[in-house]
Amino acid sequence: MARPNQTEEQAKKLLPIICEVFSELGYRRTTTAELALRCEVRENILYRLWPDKKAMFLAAIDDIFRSRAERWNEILADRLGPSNAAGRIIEYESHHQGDSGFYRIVFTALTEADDDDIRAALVSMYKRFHKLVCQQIDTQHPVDSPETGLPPEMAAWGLLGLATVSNIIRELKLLPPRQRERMFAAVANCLVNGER
Amino acid sequence: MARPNQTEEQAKKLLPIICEVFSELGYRRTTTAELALRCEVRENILYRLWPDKKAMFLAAIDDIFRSRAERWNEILADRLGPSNAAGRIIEYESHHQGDSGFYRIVFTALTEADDDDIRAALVSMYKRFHKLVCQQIDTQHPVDSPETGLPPEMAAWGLLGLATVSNIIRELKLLPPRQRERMFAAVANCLVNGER
DNA sequence: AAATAAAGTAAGTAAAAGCTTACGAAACGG
DNA sequence: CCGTTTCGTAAGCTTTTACTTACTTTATTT
Repeated sequence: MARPNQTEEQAKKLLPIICEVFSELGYRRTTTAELALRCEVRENILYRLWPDKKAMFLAAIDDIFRSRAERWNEILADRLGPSNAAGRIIEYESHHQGDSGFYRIVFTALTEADDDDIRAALVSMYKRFHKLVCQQIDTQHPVDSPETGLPPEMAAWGLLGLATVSNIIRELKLLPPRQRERMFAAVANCLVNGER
Repeated sequence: MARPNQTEEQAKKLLPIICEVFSELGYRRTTTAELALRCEVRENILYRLWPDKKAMFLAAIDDIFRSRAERWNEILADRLGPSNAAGRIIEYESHHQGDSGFYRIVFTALTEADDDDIRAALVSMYKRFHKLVCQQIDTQHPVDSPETGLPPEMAAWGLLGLATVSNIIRELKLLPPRQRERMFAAVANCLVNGER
């Protein structure tokens, strides 16, 4: 009989900003003060939306997977680029690596993996991601096809590793962008198709 | 004309412990109090060996590369296992992944990469590592051989990515050990030899 | 319009963490 | 054995940080 509760909507609105800050600074460096500042609210308001800082981080981990998976679906929906699903995602990823703060969140979360909740969030995220990649590889490798290259589950892990190192390369500027893109595409192709 | 200065020797003695703690807890979670505790000295003694916590971390980054490279040389010196260099390292890594806290240090350092010194340490470490892997691949792919598989520089990045994801798999127990080892060997082989 | 519950403001608190200081004990050279 | 320098102990200091509390304002329902 009073103001309607809008906490969930506000949480949803602030979550992208929370993600951004966590992926810029990592878990430990991110202070609740900084989060509040960037969200343009006071700290105690964040504490009305989540019980503690860890919960904010867990929400960010979950959201970052969701947004990435969403992006992939958009790409697959577009009828542009290579005709096979994996090829299209590979092309997209080779160019847009690091656009989302995905790997920065993952890296920072990994050093907190002795916390059960954070570990669980990471495990769930990786499993979902691996499955997603497997499915995309499968669409171009029918189950009963002649064995070319690696089994999809293995190729998928290889791709996740490749994406990781590719982000590191980008982060540290170990290679110029073009060269990194070419490397990504070539290695991904090798993993998925067994070709050069 | 008084007691000889043994700071360098003590630093060398404590460094492995410092590495251990940093790779367990990451940079931010590691407190100087914890470091002192594990080294069985008082905090201010650490501050006599290094100017600040960051310097301790930089020393750890450097040391962890050194010890890993040393390990590889030992393996290559042993005349056991596969006859080719890359194959032997691959076999070794597939079994001993994560023995050193290597990747945990790297992960935690990556979230501090906006600090110039830490970034420089990481860049130097990755470059050296990539070169090392390239050399090992080259020993089995003479320059003028027919083109089988990827160019060594690319395969090397792929291997570094594979090693990274393999550590994550181990860390999060995403696969049982045997399966992870098999995956590592198969993907590594695919990258280096272009075979299944 | 009055009541009620949410949204916002502005402090404050208690603990932790990085780093320092002050001082006594031990070892080496002369 | 004495003076100098290093080594070890113990306490403290200052800043930061996660989280809280007390209070005012705003919006919605009856």
